[in-house]
Amino acid sequence: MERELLLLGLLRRENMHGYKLNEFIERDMAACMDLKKPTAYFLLDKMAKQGWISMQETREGNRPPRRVYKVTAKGEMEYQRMLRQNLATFSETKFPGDVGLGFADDLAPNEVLLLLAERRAALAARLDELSTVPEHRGALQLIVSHQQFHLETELRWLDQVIAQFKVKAKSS
Amino acid sequence: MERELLLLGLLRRENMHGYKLNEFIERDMAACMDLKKPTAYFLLDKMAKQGWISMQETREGNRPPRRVYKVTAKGEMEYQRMLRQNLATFSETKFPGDVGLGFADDLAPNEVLLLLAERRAALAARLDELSTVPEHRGALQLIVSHQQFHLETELRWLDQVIAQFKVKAKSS
DNA sequence: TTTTCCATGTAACTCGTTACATGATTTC
DNA sequence: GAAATCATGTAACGAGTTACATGGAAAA
Repeated sequence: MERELLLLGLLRRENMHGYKLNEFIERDMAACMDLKKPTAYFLLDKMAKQGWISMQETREGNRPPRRVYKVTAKGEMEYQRMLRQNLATFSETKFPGDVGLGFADDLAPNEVLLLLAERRAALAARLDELSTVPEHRGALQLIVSHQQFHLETELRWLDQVIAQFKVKAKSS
Repeated sequence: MERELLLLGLLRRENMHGYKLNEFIERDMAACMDLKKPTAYFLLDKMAKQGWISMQETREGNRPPRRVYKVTAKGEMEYQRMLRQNLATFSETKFPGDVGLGFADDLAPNEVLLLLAERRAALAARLDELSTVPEHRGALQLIVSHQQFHLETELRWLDQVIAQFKVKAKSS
């Protein structure tokens, strides 16, 4: 549902064809949203069938024709509905990496430390990568800064976990 | 993959039948892991076919027969492999709720505040609920405390966002 | 001239969920 | 006698991904 919301939200700002949308999402939203190309095309088709968006084919010279979408009145209503619902809802987060942590006692503390160092490096790299993302205007920037905030706290938490295992490693 | 890891990790501690496993996961892991019953049964079947676990049917009185699983030598190797991989890997987190936030400018600040208040209440309730979860022994407790830590920081972040919109609401 | 870019998709597949099915047994 | 618990699953569905397909135009 947040995928439709994203597409409508972007189309509302500027009528676009699928390729351009995909490009924008890949380039500027990669940090926070993963929406693959075929999924985007599929959703555009679906929303067009539902009458949320209308499509017009344009062609420039001999280039492949573009299907430019724009949000209809019905789509606008759906957008507002989904946006309000999304804002009012808290959706929980799962951490797949926690499962391993839960069983970390099954390995020697020293090996856990080595493995967690690897994890930490990946997390730090991700955080670093995020700082190179260009600024967005308005509220879109909130998404990036949330990611940043989250990764920073995750890093702090991981360091605290690592410290715990360091203690265990010493006493063994 | 973390689902298999979870099942193997639990079975390694104590041989169990599917029902008991599901019960444990529902009761004690609900906070952090959602693994539905049919999925668990399916994965147990799959892992048995792969030779990671062996099954023995037992029956007590006239009760429905139990299929008790235990981890094989091969399963133990897989477990160790997956555990190490999981510990060394950092997996990113997506926040579906951020999409709406990114488009929050499309609504009046006062309405955004109302909606975010709802979201905040749900988040606070979740955090409250989590504090009633019984303590786990050993590293398993890490999972719960991570959730707690994460929800607390999320709450702080959300409050900061709300504060931003309060400023906007005043100046309009 | 070969690669990359523009622009669209389809088909097959995986993973997981929901809803349903079964049947005995203890509890209310 | 009805409802919840024990114990196992199957079948159908949905959402999303990967890999593949197409074909012209611009850039290297």
